[in-house]
Amino acid sequence: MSRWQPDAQERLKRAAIELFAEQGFAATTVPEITARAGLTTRTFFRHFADKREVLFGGEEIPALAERLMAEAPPSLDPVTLIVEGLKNVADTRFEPRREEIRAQRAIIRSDEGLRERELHKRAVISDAIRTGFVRRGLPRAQAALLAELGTALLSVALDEWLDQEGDRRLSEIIPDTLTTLRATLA
Amino acid sequence: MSRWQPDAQERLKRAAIELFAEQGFAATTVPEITARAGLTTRTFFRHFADKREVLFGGEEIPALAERLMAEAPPSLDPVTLIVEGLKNVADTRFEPRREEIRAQRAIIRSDEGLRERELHKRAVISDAIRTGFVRRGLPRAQAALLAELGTALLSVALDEWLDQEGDRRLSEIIPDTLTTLRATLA
DNA sequence: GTCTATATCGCGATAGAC
DNA sequence: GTCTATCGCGATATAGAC
Repeated sequence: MSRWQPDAQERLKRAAIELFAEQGFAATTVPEITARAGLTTRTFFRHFADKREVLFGGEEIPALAERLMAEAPPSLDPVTLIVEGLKNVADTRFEPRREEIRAQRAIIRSDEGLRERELHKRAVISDAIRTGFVRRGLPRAQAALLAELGTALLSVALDEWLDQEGDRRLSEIIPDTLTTLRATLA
Repeated sequence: MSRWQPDAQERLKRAAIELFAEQGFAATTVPEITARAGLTTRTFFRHFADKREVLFGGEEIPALAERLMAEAPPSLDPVTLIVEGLKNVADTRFEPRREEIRAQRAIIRSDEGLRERELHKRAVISDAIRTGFVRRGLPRAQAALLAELGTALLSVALDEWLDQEGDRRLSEIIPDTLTTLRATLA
């Protein structure tokens, strides 16, 4: 090809993140983004459902959750499965990108619409976990509770990890958070 | 009074819910809603920040949570506080309106944007609970965990309540759900 | 209340890949 | 040829500014 540069999606993403950082999310228009990327507005909406989606990764984490849950031995107890799964995600997807994630969180926190989109992403992950537990034979309500537990643990531990003074690993903070929850409930 | 009918907000809400049920949320425009209610588009946006908000109650529940938490005796243990608070909300806000809530949930589930808005509402409640616990002197992470626990319990119990065959009260299902969680974690 | 920006998306055409 | 990504035009709704 040559009439179009190949990686339209990547260029749009880069241009968007640059502009969000420079001017803020709400102050940035889609035409501005596409102008910087050398594309048209229409093309933007073919790649992203809306302006927010450019900031959020695809379905990798729910897909990973689904795979891990399908592959784990059927006898593994649910809470261990969750904690080990979260530690896996922490080490592979979060730990190496701490500053990037921190920067993204700052943009997201600055805008209500972005916060909503983030909650949606979390709900999708929760749903993947819930479905995974239902497939493993757990009753509906218990599966839902475990899914809520998983995303809650990740969310609280993530805040702790990003806001800490020191530099504890996320995969250490997660089991500590579970310990705190257990102590609170006991 | 007489130049305008008094309860504009109520009429808008009714017209909107009717149209959402008839044609779907996305297919319904604000001009259609206001036409049915005999008002102008501008008036709609004076009463509701956006088209979605017409389906969601105001800030009563976060405000109630804040009040309950401020008034509870300082010695009351956090988990009891949450369960009693949820039972209170269940009996006063949910139990009397089961069919209405069920219908609203059907509309909300049919549209992604509405689901996002619902998650946001839940996050606002969670934040109110978290702040309440911080005010009661709990450490940050523990307060966040308890807030997540509270909204998760309510959410799972609510689904159970709406989908059940029988007619158990929501305020009975909530402590049962906590028992399930405790057993799962033990 | 009026005016306006801009997000969003449908349609038909086109260029290159296969 | 068919398929897919892209383009330009234009319509409409939402939402905020004045």
